[in-house]
Amino acid sequence: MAIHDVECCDDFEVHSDVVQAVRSHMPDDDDLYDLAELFKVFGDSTRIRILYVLFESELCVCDIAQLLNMTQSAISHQLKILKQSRLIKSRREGKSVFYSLADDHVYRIINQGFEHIKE
Amino acid sequence: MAIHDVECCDDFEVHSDVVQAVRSHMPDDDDLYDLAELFKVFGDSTRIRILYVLFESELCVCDIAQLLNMTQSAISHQLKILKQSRLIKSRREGKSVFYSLADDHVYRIINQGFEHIKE
DNA sequence: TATTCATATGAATATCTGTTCATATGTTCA
DNA sequence: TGAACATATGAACAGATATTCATATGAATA
Repeated sequence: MAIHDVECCDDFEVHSDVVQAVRSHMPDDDDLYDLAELFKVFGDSTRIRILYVLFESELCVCDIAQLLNMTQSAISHQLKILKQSRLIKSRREGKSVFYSLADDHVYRIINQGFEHIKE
Repeated sequence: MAIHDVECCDDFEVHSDVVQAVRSHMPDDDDLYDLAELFKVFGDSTRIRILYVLFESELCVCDIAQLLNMTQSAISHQLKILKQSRLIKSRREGKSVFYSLADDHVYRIINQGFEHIKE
């Protein structure tokens, strides 16, 4: 049976070769959920900007707040989300807490995204 | 002046070397906004799952709806968003409309994401 | 042309999310 | 210890968003 030599959208479709193939190659629902959650973290311009300023150097909360012209509280809330997603890590130095990128996955993911929007 | 040999969080901080360096390396706000918008599209498990089923083969709307066990309307709404972001393309064949991935950026972006969650 | 099938779409709704505000926690230093 | 500074956090509110429902559009066929 050729790839699309099937009636589309009747109930038999569920048993076609293509649909069966798709089913067998799908990752676990949990993984797909986690993946969406990860991209959701990148899907906010405040968090993207935070990640970008951390590309250059580790920074403390108030530095980031000043750079992005936002309140300390707003930044702190977003840093928490970024940290929970293991995209950034923190280090306390006296009263300040310095944040930095957790690893270079952040780099790669953002760069791939950039390539897409630059078409 | 050493990297962190500056008083953190007073107003002079804005003029420090590091902060100046960060400022000069930031992309345009428009690009950062677009980037966040792109990741926002990936940040929904329905859309992620749609992209995944399209990895295997082009599919029509009702096929996708059946595979994901969702209504045709819900899928159609999400396909519109994916298409507006140029992540998928469509082709009409009679009554059906077949959707497929626009290019391999989708692949790469999702794979980078997967690497992160699989640590 | 009328009917049926496949898809698209607008409005409504419920849920989610980011920021603000007030305040708590934690650290340094006098 | 107490004051000042840096950060974290909970509650509340406003804005965004995914799904549902009803219906419109578009295409094939009898």
